[in-house]
Amino acid sequence: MDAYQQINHSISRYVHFSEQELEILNSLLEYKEVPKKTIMLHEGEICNFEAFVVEGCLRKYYIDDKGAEVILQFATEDAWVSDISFSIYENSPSRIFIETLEDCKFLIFSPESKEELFKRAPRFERAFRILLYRHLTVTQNRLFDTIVKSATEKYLEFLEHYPTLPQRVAQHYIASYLGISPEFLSKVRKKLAKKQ
Amino acid sequence: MDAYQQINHSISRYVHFSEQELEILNSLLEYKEVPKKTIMLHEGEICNFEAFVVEGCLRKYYIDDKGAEVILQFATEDAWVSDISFSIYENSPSRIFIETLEDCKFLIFSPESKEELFKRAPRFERAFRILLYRHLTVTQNRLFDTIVKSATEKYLEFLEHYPTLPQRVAQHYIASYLGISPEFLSKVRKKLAKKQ
DNA sequence: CCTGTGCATTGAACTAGAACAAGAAATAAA
DNA sequence: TTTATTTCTTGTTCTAGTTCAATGCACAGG
Repeated sequence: MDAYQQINHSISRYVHFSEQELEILNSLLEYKEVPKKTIMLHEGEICNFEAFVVEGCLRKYYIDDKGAEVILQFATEDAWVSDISFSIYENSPSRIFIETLEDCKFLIFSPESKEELFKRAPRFERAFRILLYRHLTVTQNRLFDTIVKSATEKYLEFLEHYPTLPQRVAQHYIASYLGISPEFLSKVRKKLAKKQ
Repeated sequence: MDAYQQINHSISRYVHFSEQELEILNSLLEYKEVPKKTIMLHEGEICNFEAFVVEGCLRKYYIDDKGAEVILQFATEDAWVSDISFSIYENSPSRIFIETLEDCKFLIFSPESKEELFKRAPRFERAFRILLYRHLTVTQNRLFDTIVKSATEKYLEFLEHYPTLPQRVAQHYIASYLGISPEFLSKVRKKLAKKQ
């Protein structure tokens, strides 16, 4: 399956589109490969892309005033990455970083090509609105989990959600995502392994 | 200022609308008053409204398997409340509760009237998309704060963001929002008061 | 006016997780 | 293959925050 087939399949999960509509979509996307460990968006920059992940893995993270780094999101195959804050509309600089963790293949929107898509095939508005709602739901659930769950529970939840990630990314990134120290994650994993 | 003037003013902060457009908006909204301590949405129900808060205060919360209650959001004047999860599109039951904490006045959309609005005045799509991005940004920042900040820092941050809420809602609700125990919030406040 | 019921405060004992330090593995580089 | 760099593990000490229990406080209902 090539990249364009993949995005067509992915987007059709929420709304059904005609051949013509999908062709418009595909004509407006730019294919791009990015090597691992590339920072695609630095804090302070304005994010001018919205990328569909064809292959690879990325992390999106903040750095706070004390230098603490916190991973907000991992993105893998079939996910979208961007600074989804409203910075795109306000044109305000981003507070986040986006970095590839593996060699990546993308299909990319510029803000203009996305507007163009909505103009030429307005039914995509709906699909992207649904994606946005989904993203919000996921973030909200994660907020909830972060507040109420213990480190062990959060890790188990993470494994259910992203079963392959522990094999793909360094463990201290997962710790950062879960909001616990890498040392403590190691201890949690040891305790879980013993129980099995 | 009456309720309709208020919503017109509020929505015009992001996109400018003509008189005609605002009239269409107003004609599709239903005015409603709800007494305090009313649960407007129970877990398991399908949320069939999107409410603009003209006056009053509400909380939106989850209950987890152990019975722990966590407040995800306070909504006051000029905010929108709904189950913003994609349940509206999926028609899946909600996991959250929405409850008034004071007597409230609303302007309310049903899913149909909102669709109707977009049909008759499509430029509102943009305004609501911006609102959604804003909401996502706020949730994401809150997630970040929850992970990296201490209880004291989170409370100070809360005060900056919602300076009037401590006078309006019970303190244990604020504790629940911050993800700390009510006893500990009391101690945090005491320590802060001493410093002044 | 009393009285119950829920809320805030305070203190004491306890615990999940952090911070620090030092070694062991693993990966990359040379 | 050896060396260097990064990541993971393990133990120890320390702290922010929880849990439990008791007391005081406020205001709603009779």
